[in-house]
Amino acid sequence: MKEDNETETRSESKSFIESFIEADLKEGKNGGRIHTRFPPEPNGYLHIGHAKAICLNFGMARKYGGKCNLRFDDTNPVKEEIEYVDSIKEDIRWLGFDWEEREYYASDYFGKLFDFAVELIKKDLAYVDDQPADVISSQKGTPSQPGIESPFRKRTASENLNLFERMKQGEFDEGSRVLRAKIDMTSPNMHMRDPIIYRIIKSSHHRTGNTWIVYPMYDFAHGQSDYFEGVTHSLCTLEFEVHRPLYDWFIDQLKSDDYRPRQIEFNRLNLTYTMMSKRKLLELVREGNVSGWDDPRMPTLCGLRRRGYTPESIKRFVDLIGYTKVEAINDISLLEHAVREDLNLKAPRVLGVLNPLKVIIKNYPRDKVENVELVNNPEDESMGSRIVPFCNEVFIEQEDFMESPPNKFFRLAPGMEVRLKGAYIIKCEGFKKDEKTGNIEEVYCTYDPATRSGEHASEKKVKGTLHWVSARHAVDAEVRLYDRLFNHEDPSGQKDDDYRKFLNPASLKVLNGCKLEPSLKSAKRLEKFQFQRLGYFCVDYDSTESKLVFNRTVQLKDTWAKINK
RNA sequence: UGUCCCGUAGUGUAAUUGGCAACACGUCUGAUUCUGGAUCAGAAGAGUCUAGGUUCGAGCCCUAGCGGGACAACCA
Repeated sequence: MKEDNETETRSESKSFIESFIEADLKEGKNGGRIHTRFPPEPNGYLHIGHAKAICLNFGMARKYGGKCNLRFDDTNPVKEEIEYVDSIKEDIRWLGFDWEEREYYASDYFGKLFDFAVELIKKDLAYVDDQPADVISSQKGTPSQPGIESPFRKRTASENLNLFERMKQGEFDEGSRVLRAKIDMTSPNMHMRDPIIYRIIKSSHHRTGNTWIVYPMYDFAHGQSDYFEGVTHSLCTLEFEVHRPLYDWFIDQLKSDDYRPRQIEFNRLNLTYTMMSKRKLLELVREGNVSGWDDPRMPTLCGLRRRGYTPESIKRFVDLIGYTKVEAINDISLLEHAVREDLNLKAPRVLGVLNPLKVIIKNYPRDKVENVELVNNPEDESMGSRIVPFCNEVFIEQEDFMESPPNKFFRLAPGMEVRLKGAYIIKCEGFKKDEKTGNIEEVYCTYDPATRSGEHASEKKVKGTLHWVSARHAVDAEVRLYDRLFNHEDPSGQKDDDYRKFLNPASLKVLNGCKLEPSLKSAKRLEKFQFQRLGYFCVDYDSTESKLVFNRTVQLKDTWAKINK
């Protein structure tokens, strides 16, 4: 496999899944073959929960020298669209995984599955039921009460064969008949109570068009598809644990030798302050609570990408949380840690002021401009340096000046000195204040010419260093600040409250008139930077040459904010 | 009146598969720093849901409780 070749940081300890796989290998099962698959339904965009499954399936194949298929579980033409197929492929590739030529679809197996259903009928293990959905459902019983048998359960094989064939020919209406496996209506496992395996659907399928009138249910397609593909380890989430006996039952009827896929269930990914339900994410999009599937506040892979997350940071996060059988809820701060860790090494530093406050350096020549050199990334010398213009008027952050500062405020205040990053030490001599609003409008300073960065006399120490931008050279930008989409740790897990109630009204804050250093003018879409002292930012899709737009990926850690609380 | 799964610091995971619990995030110190970032050094924090049992010895095994979750779509 080629996939990606960056060195991946893997935790030393094995997950229970790896232990199972290694035990199977040791036993010599399947001739030492490892084959997994990632089986999404193309009915929505992938989210970070899917990333966990993708990393597992492709990761196990890579680790044990096996293969991983991409298979679309497209058994319900009503919900599935080609748009989703394309986005899913894009997202998997973005994460850095490659299914090579093994792009499969459950719909590839419709013929085989139909034949298998016919086999079951012939073995008297399936029958056509003429009852409507609500009746079938009521006969199913409840988890604590057994079901009762359908009056059509005793139909003869030839009658069933005839009926099923006519269902296929389109002779019957949607919902009028289904094919059911004949298993056990009294089973304590609901999935074994004569599950429906085929239904009539008369809409066009995104791949097979109008070829089929009857479609297999997921439960009838999934396990067999794994079997057809030679999958050795079917890794899926915990909720499919109760389906496993059913899948095994089907494979028992189907298999011709010792080979059978082994299903292993793991915990799904839950993140605090968001939710993973595709249905609810779709609602957020439809109801306009976000701008789309790729809104940077969404937990979707396209949303995270637009937000400025790197594939490496997502894979790292997935690696950190691990795979277990415990239903856990992971702290979003760990995800944020993972991006910071990655971007700290990769993102060039730049100067950008979000809420500008003008500083006038009175003793600096009005017509003078100096080029100061700034290191692009102190973590990586090979990233070089750049030139930034400096003059007598600069912008600093509003919150970096206080008229009467508290203790330990290492920034600018009357009489105090700070260094302007890469330039000079300045001292505050006065300021202009709007007496009505209390707003500080300008700050007046003097600079010490002997303190230019890099020169000998610059040994002078000051407590604080501020980021700044030359007022005469700055480029304007819009900056979008994001906060968590919900203000509840588990917005969709509240019995009595709809998740919409917990939408964070301040999850998006748009700042205009932000001042950035001129080098940013040529920044390209999705390019990532660290705005020094502020956080990591990337260029949004809406950015144009005439109007720069940045998204804040995540803030830098801010111990001052913590002290200040 | 069911079946299945799970229960280890605040959170997420470990524990050579029986030898007195480790790591990451977070938190708190201190050092360092031209980013209150990063880095470095250190600290606090669980005695492993409860009660029995087996054993020289149990987070790991057994039993019973308790707690949490999944399962009743012609969805996947």
